[in-house]
Amino acid sequence: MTGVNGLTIGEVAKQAEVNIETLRYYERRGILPKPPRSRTNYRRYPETAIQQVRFIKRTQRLGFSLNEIADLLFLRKNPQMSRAAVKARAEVKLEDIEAKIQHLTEMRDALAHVTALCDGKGPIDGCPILHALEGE
Amino acid sequence: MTGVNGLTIGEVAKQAEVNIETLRYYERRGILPKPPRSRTNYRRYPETAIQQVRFIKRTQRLGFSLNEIADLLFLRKNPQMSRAAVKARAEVKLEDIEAKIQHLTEMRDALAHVTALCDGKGPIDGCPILHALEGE
DNA sequence: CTTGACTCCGTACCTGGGTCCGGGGTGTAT
DNA sequence: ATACACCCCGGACCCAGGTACGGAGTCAAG
Repeated sequence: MTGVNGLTIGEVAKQAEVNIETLRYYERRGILPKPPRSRTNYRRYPETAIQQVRFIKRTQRLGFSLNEIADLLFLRKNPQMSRAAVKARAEVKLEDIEAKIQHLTEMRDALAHVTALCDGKGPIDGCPILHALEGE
Repeated sequence: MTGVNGLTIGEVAKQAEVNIETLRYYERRGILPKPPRSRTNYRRYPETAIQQVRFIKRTQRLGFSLNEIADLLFLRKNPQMSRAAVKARAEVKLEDIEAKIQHLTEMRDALAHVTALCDGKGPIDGCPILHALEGE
């Protein structure tokens, strides 16, 4: 069964390092295409499904919600759109990403600043990190 | 009632710019100390509560979960813990954030590259953005 | 042809971080 | 003393993103 007929859900789950339930969940959410079914109604995934799931997971780790990912995938999925529409979507996402980088960079700078105050020695009393977080 | 007797939950909520429910929620979660109660069972917060709530919110904005914040607060409460422990947690978070920035930057560059391929004109057929996304 | 692993589906449940509801008691200004 | 804002509590609800459950069908090996 494994092989030319396609991958079972369990095989995809294993390869993509997610739960089987997660794959079904993604399918319900419409972010993973419904795969063809075997005569006995088993899902038969193409090899590319693994990459698709990994893409989702990676993108999620970057701070995109499943809705935003759906939106990204919409670019690929919707052939009625003109190139201009595709490009517009891509540009919006680009701005999203840049905003996220901006936000994370601010967080990083604030945290780095605070961390640098502390030499890691001494008792917690008067810890400059906690002190900084407590103050304004 | 306002004044020397302590702040009401509503006053704290307003000053700290959170919902009253959030304060009760934090109390349930054990990340905000239970304040003393008036004879009629109203919470009577010390002035410091406002700073404590702001601490939570600020730390949350730096990417810490409420559990992680509870953890930091626990350290502070236990003087046998060292500054090193606090610093270690801050550094782990810092690395998390830096990794995210790194990945987002890669994604931004990839997406910028792909969007630059497209002049936004013409039919969907052969749209260079879609083409690039399909190749993963 | 039985056994054990795998799959199906629908529904229920979980964590995180809140937010709202409703039926009560309280505080105070008029 | 009455109106109105404020507070109490428990529990329900929300969204996101899954995870688990359980009864039934299927597959591959021995």
